Amino acid sequence: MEANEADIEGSVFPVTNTLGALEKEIADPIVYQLVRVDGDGRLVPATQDEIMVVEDLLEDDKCEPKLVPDTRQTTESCKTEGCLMERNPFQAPEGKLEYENPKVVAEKSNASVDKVPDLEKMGAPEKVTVHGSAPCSELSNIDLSGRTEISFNSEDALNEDTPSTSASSSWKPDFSKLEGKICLDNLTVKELQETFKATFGRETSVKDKQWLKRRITMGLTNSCDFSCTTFIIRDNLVVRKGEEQISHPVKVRISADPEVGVANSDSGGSLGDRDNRVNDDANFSGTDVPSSAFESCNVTKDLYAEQGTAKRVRKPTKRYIEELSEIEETSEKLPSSYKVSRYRFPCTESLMRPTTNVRSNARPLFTRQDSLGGSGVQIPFVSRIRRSRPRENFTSLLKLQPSDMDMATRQVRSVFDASGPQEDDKRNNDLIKTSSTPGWTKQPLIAACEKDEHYSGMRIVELENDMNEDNSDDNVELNDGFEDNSDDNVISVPTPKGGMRRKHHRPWTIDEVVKLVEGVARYGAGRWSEIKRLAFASCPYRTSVDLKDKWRNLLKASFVQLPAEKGMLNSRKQASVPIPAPILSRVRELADMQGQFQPILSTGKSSGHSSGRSVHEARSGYL
DNA sequence: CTTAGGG
DNA sequence: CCCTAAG
Repeated sequence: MEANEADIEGSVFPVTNTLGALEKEIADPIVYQLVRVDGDGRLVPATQDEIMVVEDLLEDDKCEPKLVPDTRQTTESCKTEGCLMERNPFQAPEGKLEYENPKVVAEKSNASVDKVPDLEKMGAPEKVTVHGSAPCSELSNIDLSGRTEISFNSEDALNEDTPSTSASSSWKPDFSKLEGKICLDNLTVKELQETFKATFGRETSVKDKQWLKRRITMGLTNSCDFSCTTFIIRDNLVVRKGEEQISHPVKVRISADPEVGVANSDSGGSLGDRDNRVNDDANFSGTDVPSSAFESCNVTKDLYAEQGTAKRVRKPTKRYIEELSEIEETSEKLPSSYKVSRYRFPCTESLMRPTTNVRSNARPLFTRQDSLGGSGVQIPFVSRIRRSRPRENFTSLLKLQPSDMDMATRQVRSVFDASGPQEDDKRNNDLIKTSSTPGWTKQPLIAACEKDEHYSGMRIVELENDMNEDNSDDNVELNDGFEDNSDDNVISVPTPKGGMRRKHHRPWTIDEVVKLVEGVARYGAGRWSEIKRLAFASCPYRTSVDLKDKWRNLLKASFVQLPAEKGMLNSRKQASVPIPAPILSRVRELADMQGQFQPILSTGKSSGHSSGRSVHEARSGYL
């Protein structure tokens, strides 16, 4: 391990003349210099050869390296792709050259070096050092070592570790200045507020220290940047993982203004502009500067381990996914949530899925990070569109019963208006196609309308039906045979999808029931499509499924009522029991025999002789 | 598409 | 009646 070629490790460290990177007014751009870290931690200017090597490597990584110093572009492109470059290319077998992402370094230097709270103001770092000194080096070191821990935990880990660690001690004079940790407890309210601002990118006027601390802590904990830097929060202290007690815990600051950072990352085109570049760097690091994909993975794991309370990662259910997506979908238009999603995305997402194109696409979110179980599970983004038939178009409902419908329409309408008058059309669509969040309110309404409708009108019919079972002639509605022919416009409605959709809950007339029973007796239960075709040819609105369902109900009813058939007869008028006893009896008989030998019946039914005697009896008795 | 079963 | 899963 120590024998290794670690001494050849090279790094490109950004050297900023000004720490004010955050304050965009930096006059001097960041300059990067390729250096080699000696085994003992000394920095040695890179040789021309090394530079070449690096360039090649960069080339390999699809990043245009240009001149060594101009690594910004490299960074840029990498960033946009959500992958940082440390990894393979720089882990050349011998003499690994590690390329330190300038952004990372820069950011951290800004963030951590200064006193946290005063960052904004005091941005002007006195520690303007040239080359490898103070601010930058500190951070870079830190970062380096931290990264080393994680990324190279394999065999290489130790190798890398040695140099970097030593390096930090040697050329980081300012390190001692670090307080070692951020102790939120010791900060004043104002400082906390500053920290809050720095952490969340917005001001807060909250004076409550506890609240502020909690918020900040949470913010830090949830920050991918944070996790990637291998720092953890322990008892309100920000400390480096694994060094909670020992070594120099580092003061960490999670940068600023995520939004800006994100925006910049999207506008990755402004490579030419230096100022932008600088800002970009700062911001970017702010939003997140995690290193490589695999690193963040490891970090995640580590965090779990650290937290102990790690909940098990649960795979979200389909339903869950759908609903979540749906919410995001609808809320995406809202600026705030929009920003939020975007904010999170570039952060972890881009790193987790380097392949995803995060550039300035209209909708870069294909997956989202979800804090499900606090684990940051990847949840695919799906559009929640009804997979099956769309719910009945409410315009169809309008056709149903003019009088009632007016009211219904108004109701529905009002809901729409309430939710937002702007996109009426769109909302209509939503209602039909998807159950969007706002739609939840609409759905019930419609249901109510429907119910109202048939309860007001049809219910009575059914009852009457019941009464007149035999002489249904006087009531047109009773005889569905011709009734529906005349009513078909009301009954079935065309759906956008193409099929004819029948109105909800068409009450079964006894006539239909009889036909059903007969059909079952003739063709056997289960052959619903047959029965439908033959016995219900005149009832287009009854589907085979309906028949089946109805049969099921009949069965249930028959078994319940048979024991007390007499009582049932009396209770015929009890609204809920429209089925005449005789029919139920027959149902039961059929069920009985079919339940017993349905298979036989189905085969022998056609010939009519193979069925059992009891079957024959039953049938003859009632038919 | 049809059937079967759960909701 | 609606929705889905199976065949």
